[in-house]
Amino acid sequence: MKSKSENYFDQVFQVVRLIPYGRVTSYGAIANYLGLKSGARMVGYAMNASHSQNDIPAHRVVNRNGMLTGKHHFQYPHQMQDLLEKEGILLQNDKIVNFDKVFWDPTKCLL
DNA sequence: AAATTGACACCAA
DNA sequence: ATTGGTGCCAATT
Repeated sequence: MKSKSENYFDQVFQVVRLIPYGRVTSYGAIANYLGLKSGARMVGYAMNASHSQNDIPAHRVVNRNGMLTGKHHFQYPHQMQDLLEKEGILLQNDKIVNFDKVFWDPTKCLL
């Protein structure tokens, strides 16, 4: 049995897993969607735990700035950028160029 | 057990 | 506009 905190991580994993192909979202958006108003950091923490999960496209999750802050945490630092580019997301200086176009909001999914 | 850090976000100067 | 400092909660050392 793991800690109950896992429940909270699970919430984040679910949302991240829902991110469609070629789309990205921000930690704050997920936190806001889950009501983790102060959990932007916790979302990133959950991503770190994403190692426990299998299908967590963490590369589709960036900070509110659209910058690939956590690329260093992947299997290989370039993996995040590589994957995003493969999905049609344009990157420049470790930042998403068409962030506004590829940005996907979880709340939008409910609409 | 206490102190520090951390894949962010927001406010103030 | 840019830089710096604070808040959040949990994990790690």
